[in-house]
Amino acid sequence: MEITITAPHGFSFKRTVISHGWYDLPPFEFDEKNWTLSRVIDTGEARPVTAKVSAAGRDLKVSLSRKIGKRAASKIERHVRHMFRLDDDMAAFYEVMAQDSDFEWIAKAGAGRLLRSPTVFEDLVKTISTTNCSWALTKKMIDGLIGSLGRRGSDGRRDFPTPEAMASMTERFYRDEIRAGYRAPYLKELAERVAEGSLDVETWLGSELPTSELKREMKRVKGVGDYAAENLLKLVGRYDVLALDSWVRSTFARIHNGGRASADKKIERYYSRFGEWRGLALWCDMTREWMDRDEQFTTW
DNA sequence: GCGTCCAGGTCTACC
DNA sequence: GGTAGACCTGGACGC
Repeated sequence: MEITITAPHGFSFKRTVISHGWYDLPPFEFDEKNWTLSRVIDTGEARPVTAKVSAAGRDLKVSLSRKIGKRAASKIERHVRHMFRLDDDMAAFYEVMAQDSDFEWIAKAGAGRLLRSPTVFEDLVKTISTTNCSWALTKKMIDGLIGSLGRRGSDGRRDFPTPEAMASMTERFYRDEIRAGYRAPYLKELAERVAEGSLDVETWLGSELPTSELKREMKRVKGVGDYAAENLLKLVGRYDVLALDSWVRSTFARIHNGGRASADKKIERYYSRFGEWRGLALWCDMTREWMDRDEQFTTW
């Protein structure tokens, strides 16, 4: 079964897929050869379904692992639109970028849509799992969570675990099985708070709080510090934060400072001209070469 | 194979 | 508000 989803003008499937590391973390599965991104999606039915997303001209083609009903199909479309940020209005961002010769490539390339998970909860758990460790360890933790707790779909692949499933496990499980180390109590506590309803992280998506207050709220979650909160802010559509980590600092040093380490203040000054878009401008700047290496520097 | 060092953000205690 | 040290893992390195 297939669904076609209309993408906005200027949307780049490839740029969005590899906009950051999420495509490399399950339940996302990236097929580099055929340029497809698939993942298990919970439609609220007995079994989750696997959706394989690819570009079809300017639109998106979603191939499903089994036949589903109208309601489930509409849920899949909603999730795909959310993950690929198809409803984000990029016009204002592109207009600002077009004023600067070093950044005008962004609109032409259709960059700036950051891939995200179907839920803020999944993005939050993944973000905590990226902090203070190598990417290999992050993958190991997420692999472990999904392999142990993810609901199996019709084709045997697993979805990201629900807060309830994560809350039901012990701290020892996170420490010994997931290898989450000192993050173990944080993951357990987060899952419990979300499962019992005392913390609703999905509301961060439409929050009307100023960014600084929303960031403060995010940092009340154990394991979420400045970097994690700012990374998450970008995923919920706030770009007036930079989310500086070691990779961004070293990349900035290489690209803009002759290889010498830069003070955070200098990085902040460099992107301050982009105002509310500075975080997204920074990220596009840092990742520009991810696709320059290939031939795919066109919008489609 | 073993021990040591280091990188990677966040938390807590302290000033 | 700022800072130091602990937290924990895995990889790199030397022996």
